[in-house]
Amino acid sequence: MPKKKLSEIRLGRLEMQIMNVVWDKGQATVHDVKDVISRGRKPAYSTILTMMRKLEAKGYLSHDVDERTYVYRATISRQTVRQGVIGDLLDRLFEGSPLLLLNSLVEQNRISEEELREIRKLISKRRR
Amino acid sequence: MPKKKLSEIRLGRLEMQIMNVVWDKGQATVHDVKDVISRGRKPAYSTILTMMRKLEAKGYLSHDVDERTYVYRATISRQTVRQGVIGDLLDRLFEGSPLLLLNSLVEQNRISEEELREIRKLISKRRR
DNA sequence: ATTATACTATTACCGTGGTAATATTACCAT
DNA sequence: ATGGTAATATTACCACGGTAATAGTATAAT
Repeated sequence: MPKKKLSEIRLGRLEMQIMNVVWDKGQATVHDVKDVISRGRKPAYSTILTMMRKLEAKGYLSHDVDERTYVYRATISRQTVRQGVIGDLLDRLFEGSPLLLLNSLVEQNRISEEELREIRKLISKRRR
Repeated sequence: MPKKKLSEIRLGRLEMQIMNVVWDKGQATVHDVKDVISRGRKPAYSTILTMMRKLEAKGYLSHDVDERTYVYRATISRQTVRQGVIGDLLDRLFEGSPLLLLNSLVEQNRISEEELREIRKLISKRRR
């Protein structure tokens, strides 16, 4: 089930929402997820249950049983998913060039000068 | 059909490949697309035809007829699609924060100092 | 006229994300 | 023991990206 090529990690909207809850809380039951996700469109309990089972089948979640309630944990990190999804995006739409992506970000005025400065620091730190 | 909310623009792998060819060439026939895409996995002619028809049905392509051959043109720009997809990605996985996305890009060592400097210039230019 | 050709149109299928009703199971209270 | 409660399991759809074989159609070649 695991051993994905990173750029093959692809999750739908609801799948992402679910993973985000599990990542944020460290672990979560179906009800936990349902409560958080209910801000917005509210999928039925059984919908979330189904999706979490599918996520487990895909190897992104696992569960322990606590008093006959399933407590799910992520088996893949947010970082890993982010990397995979960025890689995929780069391949598909930006000729594999992070610079082009960055450029688009800037063109949309989504990144300010100050933010860029922060990132500069981050890079300098990282290079050492 | 058009009037999408930008962040609702979602295209699959093959759809993206097709759009990329049309964007690159300005206009393209099914054969044009097939020839270019054949670098890699090679979908059948009829597969590409079907997808292009679907893209047209969705309002992303239109066609003129030249000697009974369909010549397709994009009705949506690469920029627009990029913006939509970035917005979607930001929403789904980066708490809507471009900085977090940028940060991930850096953590993957995908962006060098030089590249960052180029972007800095771009921003300065843009701010005026 | 007849056939080859080169296109588009039709049709059908699969996988998967998403949706949810309903069935099952097991504990708990009375 | 019996019925309510609260969880998971089963089952069944739909939409859509992707895949492609095959049918239809119109021009070109002989």
